[in-house]
Amino acid sequence: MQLLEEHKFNLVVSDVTLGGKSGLELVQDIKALYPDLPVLLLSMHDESIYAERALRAGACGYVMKQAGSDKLIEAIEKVLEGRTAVSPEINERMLQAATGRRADQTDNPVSLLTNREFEIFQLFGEGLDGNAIAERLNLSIKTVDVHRSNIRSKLGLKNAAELSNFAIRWSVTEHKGASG
Amino acid sequence: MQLLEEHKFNLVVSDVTLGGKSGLELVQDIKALYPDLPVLLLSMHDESIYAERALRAGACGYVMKQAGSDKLIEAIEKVLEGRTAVSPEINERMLQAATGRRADQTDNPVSLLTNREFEIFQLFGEGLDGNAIAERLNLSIKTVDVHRSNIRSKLGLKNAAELSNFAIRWSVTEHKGASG
DNA sequence: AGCGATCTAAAGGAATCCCCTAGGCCAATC
DNA sequence: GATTGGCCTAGGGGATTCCTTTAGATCGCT
Repeated sequence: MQLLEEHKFNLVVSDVTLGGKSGLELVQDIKALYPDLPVLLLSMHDESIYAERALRAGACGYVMKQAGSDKLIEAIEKVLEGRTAVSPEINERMLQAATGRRADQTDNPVSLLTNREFEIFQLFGEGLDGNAIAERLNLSIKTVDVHRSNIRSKLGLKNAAELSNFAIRWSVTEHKGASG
Repeated sequence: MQLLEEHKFNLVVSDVTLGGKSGLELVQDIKALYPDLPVLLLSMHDESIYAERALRAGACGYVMKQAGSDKLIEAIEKVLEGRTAVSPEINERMLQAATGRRADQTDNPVSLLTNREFEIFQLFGEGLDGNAIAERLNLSIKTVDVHRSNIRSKLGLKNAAELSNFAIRWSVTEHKGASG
């Protein structure tokens, strides 16, 4: 955000998970100050949940890291033209959601989480406990308690250990490639 | 063990992680009653920690599941001849360990765990909490408390959340293949 | 017999979790 | 403009889990 103040950019390309900040927040912050600045997000994640959240938060595109540099360049060109750059799969999902068929609600309960809940869910996936999450987000432990409770409820998990387990596995299995 | 009482086998081929029992225990039990019966273990795990423990517990061989059926047959033949069937890598490690160069102690702190600790470590890797582990192993919660404390100490982890996190990631990343 | 390593378990205090309640904010609706 | 509903925030207090310390039992080794 500091760089954005000092310089004038045509485009922002950012990782969705750069230390601490959730990527979604970054998009929202940028959009609040620079509504016309296109933001393109990179991610390790194959799941469209990220993409959908990113687009709803105001991002103009979403590219998976293992997609290859030609795809990235293609996406940059698209975004600079004012278009939106997403994979055909995500495109289809967004269209279905927009036309009321809401394909996003049904197949993965994680998509039921609010943005804040999702953020906390991800931190559980990093192996943090309630206390550490509260510190990281500058929240009261009590607030994290409530979020955790709601997350558990939405995901049908019966205690914190199960939530932690699920979140870690989710974060691990959604990371694909990275070896080649 | 019941089948072993009723019949006379030339060879036992078993998965290392068949529900509940730790595989290592099975080997030890078999060896206690039938010292001459060869035991060959199958596993999803690529890590030699399993293999080393299995061999020290008395197994005659260790084959990874994704190795292919020809490898398995080869291993069975070897074991029936009274030889030991392991991959070249594991063979090398065992030799180094035997010659006092102890390659097993240095590169992975998990190998510092005792068998019981390792078993409990694995259950943490399944996402269970102390309570659930105590039930599963018919132990007092207090016993699991102590084991967990020792595991944490050996692995340099500062609380149960970190241990759980580490154990789950370990169990996930040591499972390779299984998708093709 | 003595020693060390391992497994078992209890006591008790510390930390965490969990459910209930509740106020503030914002957007949509009546 | 008042109301409803969703979301984020947080406190109280009981329930649960964790962690450290201490200690008895067993087994192998010298």
